[in-house]
Amino acid sequence: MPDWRARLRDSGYRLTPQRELILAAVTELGHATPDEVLAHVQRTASTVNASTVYRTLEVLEELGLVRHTHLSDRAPTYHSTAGHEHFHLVCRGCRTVVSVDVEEAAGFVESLTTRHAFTPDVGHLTVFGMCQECERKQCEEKS
Amino acid sequence: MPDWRARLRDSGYRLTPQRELILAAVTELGHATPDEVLAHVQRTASTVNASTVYRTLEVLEELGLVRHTHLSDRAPTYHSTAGHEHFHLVCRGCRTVVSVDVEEAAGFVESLTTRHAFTPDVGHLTVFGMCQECERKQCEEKS
DNA sequence: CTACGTGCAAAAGCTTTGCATGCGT
DNA sequence: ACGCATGCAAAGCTTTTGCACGTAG
Repeated sequence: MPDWRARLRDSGYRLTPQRELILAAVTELGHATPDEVLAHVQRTASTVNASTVYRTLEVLEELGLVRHTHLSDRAPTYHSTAGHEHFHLVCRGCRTVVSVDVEEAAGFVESLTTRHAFTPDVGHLTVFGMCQECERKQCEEKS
Repeated sequence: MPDWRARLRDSGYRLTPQRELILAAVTELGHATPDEVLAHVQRTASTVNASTVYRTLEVLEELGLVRHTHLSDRAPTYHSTAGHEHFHLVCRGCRTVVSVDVEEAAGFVESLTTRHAFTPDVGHLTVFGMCQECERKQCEEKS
């Protein structure tokens, strides 16, 4: 994380306490909705406003400091880009989220690139499905 | 579509004009948001209500007659399951949507199955990225 | 000092829900 | 005739926007 504060300012943005708090919250929470980020930030700065969270997440994403994906049909979740780039598996049974290194999708990416002249953004990808255990449980229910 | 009307009733649902119109609209429109489905249905049945569209899409999806995916960060889009099962590529530049046969993801699916004990629902998948042309345009802008 | 960022409140977009009426079976 | 499905209206949840004030640079 080669000082993101400098990056912020070099891009013409100001460094505010809110922006620091919100980035810290996203990093700490792992995968969090704007609402969850707000709640976390408000634990130490109760007057921070929801609209600031939305506006700030937008800025941080533009700078590439955070990314969002859709882990449910509801609100999006944000995560820090500090770790390895990854995509997500979400089990429809137990809602468990697994992070997978983008490298595992290399073949898929190449196929889309060569066959459809399309460069996928794997870091934004979320794959819904069923984990083995939930699949087993589901079968049992049918009997 | 080996009479879906029978399937509907066998599942304990009633066959109503609204349900027929809504399924027809989804089929005809290709990929449509609930709002677009409503507008289309209202062209011939102006009193049909938005809540009926939502409730009906839910029923039709439960029966496997339609599916939804998220082609934008906004409203979901529904499509008929009559054609081949497919997933989607969405270009962030021109918003073009390309449908790809699930077969093309076979290797990816197998990898997730064997390495993560996870059965992906490829039919729900949407891959965001950039088509070749938009990528080129983007490069030009930087100069 | 300048103008960007914030808090607040209101609005907007999408979806859900409660209820009385209507209609498929 | 029974009870599910619908229309309507209101509420709910998430996100966006306009505006005046505060504050980083």
